[in-house]
Amino acid sequence: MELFRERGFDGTTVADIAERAGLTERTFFRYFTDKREVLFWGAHQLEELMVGGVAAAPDAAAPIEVVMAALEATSPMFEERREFARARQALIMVHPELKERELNKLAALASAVGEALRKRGSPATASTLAAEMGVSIFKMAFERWLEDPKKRSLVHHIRASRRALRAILAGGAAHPKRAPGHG
Amino acid sequence: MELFRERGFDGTTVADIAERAGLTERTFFRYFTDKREVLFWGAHQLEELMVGGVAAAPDAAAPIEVVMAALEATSPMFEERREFARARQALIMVHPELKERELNKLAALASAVGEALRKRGSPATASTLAAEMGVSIFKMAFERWLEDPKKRSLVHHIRASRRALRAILAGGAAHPKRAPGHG
DNA sequence: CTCGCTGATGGCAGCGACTGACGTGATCCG
DNA sequence: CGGATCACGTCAGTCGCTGCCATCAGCGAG
Repeated sequence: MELFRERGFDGTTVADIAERAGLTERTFFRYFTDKREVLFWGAHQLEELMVGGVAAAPDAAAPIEVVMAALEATSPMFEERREFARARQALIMVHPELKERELNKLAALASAVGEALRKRGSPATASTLAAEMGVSIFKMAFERWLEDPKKRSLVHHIRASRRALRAILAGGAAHPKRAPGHG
Repeated sequence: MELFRERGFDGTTVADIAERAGLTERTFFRYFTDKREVLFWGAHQLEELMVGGVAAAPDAAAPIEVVMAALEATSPMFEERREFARARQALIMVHPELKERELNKLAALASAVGEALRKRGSPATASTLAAEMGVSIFKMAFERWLEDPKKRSLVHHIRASRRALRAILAGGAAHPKRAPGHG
């Protein structure tokens, strides 16, 4: 992150990173498949957390509720690191190649969560959809959490996002003069 | 596509592609920013179609309905090319690098549609969400359309997908032994 | 202790994606 | 005809990334 801030992502060579970390370029590529991957070290942890959360949910719950609970359970992973997360996100959003990778990680997350739901016995279709909606909710909530001047919790934004999505998909409200929901 | 089928994506060099097309490698890179990009030539057209469809929608409609109409309007672009689309999709799904690019294109599409909705006067939040949900619906519908043994139309799958997403987000239905509503 | 195995690392050479600088021919236009 | 523009080719170079081999530390067996 230091190097990327100084020279930008493109301006930083893998040799630079390796040197700063006290490694060889060759060794760097043994740990990270990719130059970009170094920015997504935490993605694996997030996935494990979500999958674990899904597996631990009570039997009778509807898939979407299971996913929501798992989402909320990831909150501690971020809550203390808002500033770091903002810097990282800003970097990613500026570089299309990084944004691509980010999208890929989220897709992988959705896939893993879907699988976890299926393992609990939820029907295949509902699992996939609930997982995908969950990730959409997370993405949206995360963005808002990063930029919330009121610094409300990630959990707050997760719940609000779910309500917002539900309202949108229901349709009906054309041009809400008085915005329903978030205010 | 011929080359990719013969030698795989990784096994095909840009020089190969350029030669087959009667060009130089250098010239290839003037047309395509990327080796991958050559597979996403149509994405721009899809985006234009969607944005145009959104702009042309009646004033009073709710954002999600506008998006749905625009989605359905893209159907002719694909309906005749199912087999080609399948081959392309199969190629993409096998290569993570290509999947990444695909996700990126879809995200760009969502962003463009969101913008188009805002230009019509829909509130910012609702625009973004409706666009994102629209793309989710499209993704899902497209997959199912590709693999539908009954070969139902893309429009059919678009409508079905919207219903499915709405049902999921509404929650409640736990383990639907008897699927509620549509089957 | 020494042998041999393994696992982590460095060194090196090489491929292929991608870029910048420059030259050239065709086309258009006053 | 002269000059500008444009599309393309050529060349050289950087960098991401990989395969192959050498080195070295740890470690158990004898």
